[in-house]
Amino acid sequence: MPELPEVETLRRGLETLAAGRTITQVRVAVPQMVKGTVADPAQLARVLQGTQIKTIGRRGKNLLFALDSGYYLLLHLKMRGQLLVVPAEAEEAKYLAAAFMFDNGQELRFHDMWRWGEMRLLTAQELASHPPLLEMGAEPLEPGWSPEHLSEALARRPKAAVKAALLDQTTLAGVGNIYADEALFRSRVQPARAAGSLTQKEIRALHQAIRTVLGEATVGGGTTSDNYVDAEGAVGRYKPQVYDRAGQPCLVCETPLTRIKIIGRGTVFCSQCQK
DNA sequence: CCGTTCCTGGAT
DNA sequence: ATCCAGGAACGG
Repeated sequence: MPELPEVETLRRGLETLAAGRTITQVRVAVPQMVKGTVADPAQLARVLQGTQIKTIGRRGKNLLFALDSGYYLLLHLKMRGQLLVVPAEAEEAKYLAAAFMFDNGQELRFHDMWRWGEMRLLTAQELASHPPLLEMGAEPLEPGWSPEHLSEALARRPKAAVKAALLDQTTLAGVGNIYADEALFRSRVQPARAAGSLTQKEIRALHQAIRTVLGEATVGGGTTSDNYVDAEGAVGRYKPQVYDRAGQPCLVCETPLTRIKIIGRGTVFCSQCQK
């Protein structure tokens, strides 16, 4: 599942592979993944063809392509989405959702086995008022994000499990199931604890853990737990310490890791280390 | 604010 | 053959 480190790794790869390119042709294979006011694939293609990709940004788990036409293309990979830049003549993969051909003989391909991913063409005005982006919390790797910001965000839903609060994109941007578990493990906070029950000391530890985990994972090119690969097809090198390791020994105390469910999400933690 | 929905491969 | 995983929009 692409979270902040995976999407940031993709963004960096696309900065090299896609920025400056002009889109010459667009094919949409899964129309229901095109959302928003320009949801008709033919219209999407018409607007995109002939436009140059100026920059590629990221907000939380969203990728944002700024186009020289003034439009923006917002992509969300959800659970199983993949973005790859390949030669235009490369064989088409099974789960192709859309392909964006470039002026250099390559094309950007969006694959999605589950078809949960989203493509959305937005005007500058729509972008500025797009609710998910408007309501999204702070970017945790921005230097200005402080323990006080985290404290205030957690205080807005004090009764929720702290893990549920971390998964909520309005609390902070870009954390999903993998890094919520990892950050809680590193800060020794039990995921089912009420968000409002954390002491200031625990919040400081959690803040630091979120930064460390997301930073290290981004340096490692993300985590490949399911089908994540970067824009050139490379797997992530980051290895989670608790995520997907239920029943295996805690790397700190060797207690077998516990798995529970929080808001429907599999959650792994160490019952010894995390209180 | 909680349950439902989307979707398909892999496990049972 | 049936069940399960899961991000985020949506509806009651």
